[in-house]
Amino acid sequence: MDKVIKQLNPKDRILKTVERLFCEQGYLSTGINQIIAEAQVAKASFYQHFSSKEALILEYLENYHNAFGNLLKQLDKQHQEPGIKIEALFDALADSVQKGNFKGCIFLNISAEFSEPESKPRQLIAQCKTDLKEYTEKLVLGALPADTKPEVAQIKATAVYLLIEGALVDSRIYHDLWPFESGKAAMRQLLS
Amino acid sequence: MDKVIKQLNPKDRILKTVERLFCEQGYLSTGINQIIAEAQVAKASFYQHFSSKEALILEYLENYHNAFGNLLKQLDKQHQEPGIKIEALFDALADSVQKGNFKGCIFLNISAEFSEPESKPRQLIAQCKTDLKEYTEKLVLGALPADTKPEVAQIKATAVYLLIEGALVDSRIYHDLWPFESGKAAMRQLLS
Amino acid sequence: MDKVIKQLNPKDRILKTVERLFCEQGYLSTGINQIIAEAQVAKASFYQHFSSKEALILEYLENYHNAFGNLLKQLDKQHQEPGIKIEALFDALADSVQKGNFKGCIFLNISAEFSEPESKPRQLIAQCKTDLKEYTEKLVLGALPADTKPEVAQIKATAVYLLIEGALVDSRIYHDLWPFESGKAAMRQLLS
Amino acid sequence: MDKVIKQLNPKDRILKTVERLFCEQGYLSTGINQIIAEAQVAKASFYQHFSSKEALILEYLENYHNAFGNLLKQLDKQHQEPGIKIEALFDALADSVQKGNFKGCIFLNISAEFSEPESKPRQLIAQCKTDLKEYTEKLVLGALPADTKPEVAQIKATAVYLLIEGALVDSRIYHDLWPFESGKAAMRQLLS
DNA sequence: CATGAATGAGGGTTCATTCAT
DNA sequence: GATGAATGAACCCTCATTCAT
Repeated sequence: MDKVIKQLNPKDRILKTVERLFCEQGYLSTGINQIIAEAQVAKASFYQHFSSKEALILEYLENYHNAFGNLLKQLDKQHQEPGIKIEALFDALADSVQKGNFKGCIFLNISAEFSEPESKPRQLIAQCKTDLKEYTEKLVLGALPADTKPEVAQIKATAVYLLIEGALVDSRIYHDLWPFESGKAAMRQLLS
Repeated sequence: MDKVIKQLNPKDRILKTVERLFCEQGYLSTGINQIIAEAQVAKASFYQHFSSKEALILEYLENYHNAFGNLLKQLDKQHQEPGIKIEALFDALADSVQKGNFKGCIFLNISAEFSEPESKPRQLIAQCKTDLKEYTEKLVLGALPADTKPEVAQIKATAVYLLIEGALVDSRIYHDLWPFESGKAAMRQLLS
Repeated sequence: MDKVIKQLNPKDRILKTVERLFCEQGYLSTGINQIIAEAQVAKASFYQHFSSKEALILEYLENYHNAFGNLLKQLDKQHQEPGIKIEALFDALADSVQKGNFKGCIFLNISAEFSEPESKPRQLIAQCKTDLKEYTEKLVLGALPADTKPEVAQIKATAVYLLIEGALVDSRIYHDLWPFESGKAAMRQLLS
Repeated sequence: MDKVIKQLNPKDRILKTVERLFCEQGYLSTGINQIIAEAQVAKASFYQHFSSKEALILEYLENYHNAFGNLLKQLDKQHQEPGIKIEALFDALADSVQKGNFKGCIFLNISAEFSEPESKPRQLIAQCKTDLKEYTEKLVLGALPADTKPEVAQIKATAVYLLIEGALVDSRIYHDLWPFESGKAAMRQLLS
């Protein structure tokens, strides 16, 4: 484990470490001291790479945002039918929540720790959510029967996105995957 | 303002103060020093009434839980038709989010600040959400056409709850009420 | 237990309680809150009977001083021969140390918690020790062979007192009675 | 004075300061705030070097233990005859007590402030005392006439140690050196 | 006489950050 | 580029004491 960490340069060691810590403990509960201790990096080295703790979470969120974008692209490539893609999206999110030990959605969690809506972390998180919303809506609009009325189609598209959001938070609340299963079932209802 | 606060006893002054601060800033970002300063209470007085900061948030959450239960009861009494009651539920939640300056759902926000799922605050929050879920599902089951298949009915009932949860978090993310409007429109689709 | 305490009046409940607590934990580590909680007395009642924490320990030390004086008188009455009385003194002190769970000498322990030599507690403690010293020396002078040179007799008398003091502190250090046994053996050597 | 302190690094400034404060006031009565104020060190600097207040007293006691061990070695080298070495031991201890303004024995004083016999400070103190006991007994056994019976020799050896312990505590009680003088006289009696 | 609420001062500890090397 | 020492501000909590009732 240590050796694995040591193969990376200090900056990546830090990012790799907070990937775990921010998920497990949140932003505020994770102190600089713990970060540098677990990343095996000197304190001053930390500040050489990140001007502040907030700069760190920004870079972390950007990386996470990119990774999430890539995940969506990958999911998009793996299947043809929009309906299947939506199923795959639910499955992928449920899977990541389960692997993350039911912490729910990192973006939503971190959003709760920043009270200023205009702060950069909050803006980044909003951007992320917008990406997910647009992707989800695009898929839903593609998956609906061709004769669906445009107003109804839009309602259903946004509904599926909200179901996903609800499933993400509630998987944390209930420490369970049922919100994803229920969300998926509801999504099928809306698409049928 | 100060005079208003001073009319209450110290314990209520504290509870009144954190009602605002926990909503605005969250739990971790709100220090004891700020609480006692704004409540105009001596530090030792704080600990006369609350054995710890966690004891405070527990009492705060319990109060909030009760108030929320009362809100649901009131909503239930004000209307007859289940369908109308659901509309009223969406409206009431949207209204409270707006009045709270788009902080979203206090329960969900505070849940994000406690990493231990077994911690008492998290358990209380889960109980609150269960209450909301059961009330919502009961209403939906009552509002659906009588000939709805039971499996479908249950899916739709849980779906409406998840839409509410999604609307609550996303009203914070987007600092807007559109998630409630979209959620409500989707709910109508499901009930029709 | 509680009923036993409740049979006493508040003031005696407090004194009875600190008799135990000051012995077990010392003076500084025993807070007013713990005292009133275990004595089942209201905080203001405490200050009705004792003007301060220091006033409490003074009264406690005075009581202890008296009790110790009575112990010496009782020992003195129980035997005839000075040599036997000295043996009984060692035995009684060893016994009380053992019963007190090897906390050593309360007087010496409390002395260590007051840095001002002129403070009242320290003066009271010194008085207590003087009483013990005088009693011990009187016994030794009475127990020595009649032809002992006065200078030597005085040396031996004080020596036995110092052996007792050493045994008292070291029974705490080593959590054992050997210092009393060794002290007693040495005393016999000096008296022979 | 300040300049003298400032020549040392923060850690040594702290140790130098508590050397004085723990002796003058004891452990419990000496707060971190006073320590850092007099050592002219930031509070966080304190915790960079000592993980807690107890860690500080442990390091302090270890240093003191070492210094005491060195004192014994030095005394041992300075003289040839065991009898003279014992006299020197009494003199050295009396001297240190006088220089410390009659606070008695730091080890014994601090022992009185820790109620748990198994606590690390108490264990360290017991080790110190064992060192003194063994050194003293070795000297006494060497100084006694060759024809002394082994049982008697051992009794006298331990007796001299107890006399020292008694002298140490009583020099604090009486704020005087007479316990050392009396102890020394008694020791001579036992050795003759 | 007895009480619980309220207090100011201080307890020990940790925070994110900067500095000299 | 990398380091560990040093920092001021803030953390949560407890102390012995006083007050109104």
